[in-house]
Amino acid sequence: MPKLTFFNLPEIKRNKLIKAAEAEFSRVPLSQASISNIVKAAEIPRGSFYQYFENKEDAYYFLLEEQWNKRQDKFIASLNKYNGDIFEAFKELFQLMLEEKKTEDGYNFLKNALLNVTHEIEDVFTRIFDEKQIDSNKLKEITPLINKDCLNISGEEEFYHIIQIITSVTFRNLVEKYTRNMSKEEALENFVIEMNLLKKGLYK
Amino acid sequence: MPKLTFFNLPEIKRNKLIKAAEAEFSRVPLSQASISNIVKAAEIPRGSFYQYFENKEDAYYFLLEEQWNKRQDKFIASLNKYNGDIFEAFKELFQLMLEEKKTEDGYNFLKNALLNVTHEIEDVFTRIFDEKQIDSNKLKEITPLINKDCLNISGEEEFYHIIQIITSVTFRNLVEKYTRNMSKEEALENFVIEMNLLKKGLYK
DNA sequence: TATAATAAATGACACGATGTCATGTGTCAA
DNA sequence: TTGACACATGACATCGTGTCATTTATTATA
Repeated sequence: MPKLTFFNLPEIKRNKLIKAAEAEFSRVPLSQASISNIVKAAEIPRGSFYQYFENKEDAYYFLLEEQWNKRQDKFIASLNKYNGDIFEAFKELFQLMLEEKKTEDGYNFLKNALLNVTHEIEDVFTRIFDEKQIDSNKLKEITPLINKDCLNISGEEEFYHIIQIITSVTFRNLVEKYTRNMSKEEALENFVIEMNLLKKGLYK
Repeated sequence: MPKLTFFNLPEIKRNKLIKAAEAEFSRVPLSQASISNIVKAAEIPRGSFYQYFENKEDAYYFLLEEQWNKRQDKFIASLNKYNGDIFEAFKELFQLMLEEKKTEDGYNFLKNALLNVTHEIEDVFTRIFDEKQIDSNKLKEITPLINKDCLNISGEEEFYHIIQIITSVTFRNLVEKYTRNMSKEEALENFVIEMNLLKKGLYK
């Protein structure tokens, strides 16, 4: 997490810094991003950056979570909309991610994140479902929304694994969209095929 | 790919270099590995490294593929053993990965790879199933081995997606084994639960 | 064998990035 | 007015990368 001084910053200065960092992390993936570029664009001295953040990663994960939180909220809305049908909610989330315009700010940021998902980054994305996370108030918010009646499970244990499976597959579809440079339609088509396979089962 | 000069190297020197690189990539993940450490351990001048490899990544992916090829062969053997039952073959592959001893050379190398899977690294792991890959002679070897009769699919298209799904889930289970520091037994248990869910379908 | 041509080895160097730290500046309470 | 404290600043030590001019070895050719 950013240090206190960061949050105490006058809003204009803080926003300029955030914009600068976003630009850098949109330009290249985390490992190649340079603090030098960020401070240059933000027009702050190098030492100040370390006054606000521990290091590059600290800034990165802060921004990633910020970006992701918006989508989490939309996901919860979708769950409500579809009466707890988790497949429909995931489909809408997937579509939401496809809608991102190449010109929009977040597009390349997200792309760089997805093309370089490590377990750390995936954790940020899937934290919402993680019981062990401190931030599990969101989980408590979500769990009761999900309609388990239509799920082919025997216990709570299996429910957890279903979520795991769906997120893995959704993720892979997103990554593939970017690596294979797929159109929205193509990506969605593949996603739907795989979700249907998941629903009906792979085995005869 | 490493340059020709690398393969022309006397075996002793080449092995020393390989060992040094493996050690470094076992110590830390790719992004933190340093060529300086490698050349120091291998006792070659810095310039020589660039005589043999394009850069750090070149060396890394060469080693990763080398490590992985052995397992691919075992996977094919498993497919034969279980008369093309892809689930059984994946299970045996998964178990094989769990067996790796912490003391063995490859353990930390593999761990660092798995904890930092990007799409690039995942490509190396899943290349065996990739039609578009030049190296698809392996795919041609595998495809006819798989028994499609027990798979709940209508066409070739769906078959591709089944493979995608199974690999995603297998991967996630492996990564989780390392991040959560699970025992062999625990990891396998989770994996089997998820595979059974995949087989029977998630939806009622 | 002598010589030219080609391949490989070498390490100093230019460049750029990171994180730290001593010093400077501003603010606020006593 | 003064001292304490938080924050700002940029020079610097350190380390890592990739290049290149030079040297050394190897191979081909006459």
